Amino acid sequence: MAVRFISEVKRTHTCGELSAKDIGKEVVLFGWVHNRRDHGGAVFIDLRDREGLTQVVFEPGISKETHELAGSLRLEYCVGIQGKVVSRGHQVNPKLKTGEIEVRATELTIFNRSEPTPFPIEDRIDTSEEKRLQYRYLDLRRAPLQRSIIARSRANQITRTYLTEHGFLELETPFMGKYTPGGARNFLVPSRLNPGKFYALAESPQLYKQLFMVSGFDRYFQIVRCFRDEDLRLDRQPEFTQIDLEMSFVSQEDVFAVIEGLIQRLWKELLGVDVPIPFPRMDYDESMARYGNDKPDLRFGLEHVVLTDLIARHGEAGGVPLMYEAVKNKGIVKAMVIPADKPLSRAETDKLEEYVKGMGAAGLGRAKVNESGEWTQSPFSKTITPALRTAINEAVKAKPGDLILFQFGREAMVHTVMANLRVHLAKKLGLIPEYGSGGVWKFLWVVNPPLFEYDEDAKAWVAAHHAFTRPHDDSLPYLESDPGRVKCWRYDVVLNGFELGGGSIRLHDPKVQAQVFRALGISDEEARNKFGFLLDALKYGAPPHGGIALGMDRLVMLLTGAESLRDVVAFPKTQKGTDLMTGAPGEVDERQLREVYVKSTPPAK
RNA sequence: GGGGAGUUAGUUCAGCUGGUUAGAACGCCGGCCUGUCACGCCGGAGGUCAGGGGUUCAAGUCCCCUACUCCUCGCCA
Repeated sequence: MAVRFISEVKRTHTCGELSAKDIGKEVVLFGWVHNRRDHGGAVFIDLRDREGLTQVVFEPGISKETHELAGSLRLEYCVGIQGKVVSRGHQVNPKLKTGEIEVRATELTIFNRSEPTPFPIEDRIDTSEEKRLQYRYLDLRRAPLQRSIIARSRANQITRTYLTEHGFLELETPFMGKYTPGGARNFLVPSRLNPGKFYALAESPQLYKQLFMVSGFDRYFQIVRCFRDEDLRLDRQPEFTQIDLEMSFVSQEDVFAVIEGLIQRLWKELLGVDVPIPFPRMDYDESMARYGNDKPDLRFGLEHVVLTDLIARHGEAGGVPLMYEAVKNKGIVKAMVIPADKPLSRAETDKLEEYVKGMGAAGLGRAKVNESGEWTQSPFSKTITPALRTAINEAVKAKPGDLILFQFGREAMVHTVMANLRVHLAKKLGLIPEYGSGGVWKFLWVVNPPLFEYDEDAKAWVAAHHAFTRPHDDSLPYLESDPGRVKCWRYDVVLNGFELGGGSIRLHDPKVQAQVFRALGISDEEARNKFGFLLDALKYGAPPHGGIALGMDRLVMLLTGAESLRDVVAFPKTQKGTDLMTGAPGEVDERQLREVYVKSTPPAK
């Protein structure tokens, strides 16, 4: 007379909660067979659910029938058991939370058998990502992924609670909107009802949330999916989630305070870590100079030193023609010091050179500093003047035994190469772990960036963020005369070298807006065409407003120490944007295409 | 679009300067086992060496192309 699990006998506990104080209780557990140890006589299984593991023992003396059935159990069978919690006596398993007890089973039912899984369901990942993504539902059974996904759920919960407490309304915006130029490439959705026309999937709710401010909702937030058809990276997915918010009647500092409070709460509740606030602030220009990008990892030094002016001052006479040439061509020169106590072998430096060449560098200049400050192992040592050498040594604060690395040429290239080199070296030298925080959380606001960037290809100024960012008042005179000098109320929040989020105070003055468009070379007509509805909206008493969006996926990735963004997304895409489990994107038949008035012309092989 | 790494049993890997029948561990199947917790012992099955082409007396190994996965520059907040 087997018990009827589920319909009559309900689960009493999870596999992670039984302990010595439950000894003697009659319990029912449901879960998966995580491991089995069959001694012929006694059969042990570790039963797993999302909360943990509990050892279950089947003995012929307790129930011959149940024990026999237990002998047929295999890994990942889904089962229910009933039995009594007993002490393990002195045979405690200290590795398990439930290791003081075990359940002596009287009843067992096999809900479903399992074929041998294509890879083992265990904590350690040593299966190719390809296999893991193909059988994502099995990969998600693994404890580290379960922890990430559960942490993500809690982060969502905490965010909603916090923002609601702070007067924010959770409002929804359309995914399918009108294509607007600029920014990321959009995914397009053909319209069956409007032949030849397309929706664009929202790359962010940017414009809608500003319209909410115009409507007077005052404080908006949304945990929202965004879509961008760009190349992927370790920390980028084509669809990703943002904690998006917008506030009326605020300064930059007001936005910072809300975000700092949210992050503080998330870190406290999820990790028990006290994050000090306010976060430090750093000027964009300073970040570029010292770290080569606008998302510096402040957990370690290896800062850059800009030598451009120094090289220019010494000119041709300095004896380093390559560097001088770079400066003459409007390039820059940067250096970085590898301290003497972290020596690199010749082979290792050669490898670094290969590494930087992969990013577009022509090479990697180096100089080893000896006791008297002279340079060895350096292509510059023969020709450089002692004066310039001394000046550089001083500028980079080089000590005997240090290795100076140089990079010079086009500004963007030098920054990129040096920024990546800095992080690469930090990992190599053991200053930071390969991934994860190492328990160190360095938050930072990067502020006061330029409003415009010069697009070399288009030979024109383009908006660095978007065209609705408010310039600093004292920059207004340069809007037309010297656009590169215009700073703006834009900000990024950075954690350990990752951009967690960014936003801006928006432009709500139509006059200044018109000036910005002019600087961008956008005609009134063009502006009207592209952003007409927003420009119109700003005419009807739009409040001053600003906002920010945090990358939820990245936030959880950093919070949980995950190696990749893919580990905190339940069903992620590969680097080519495919889903190895479902096979998306897939082909559709001719009839479906005709229905939406689309003709497909893939490139010939 | 560019650069780099990789692809060998179900899984993780080994396979040297090209040379007989491609190995190991785990998993799987069969048998034994009442205190294991990486259980143990005995036996067994399991391979399109990613795909295609080439060089060679002979290719997992050398060359070329393609596909896929990952990292990265460009791109993208």
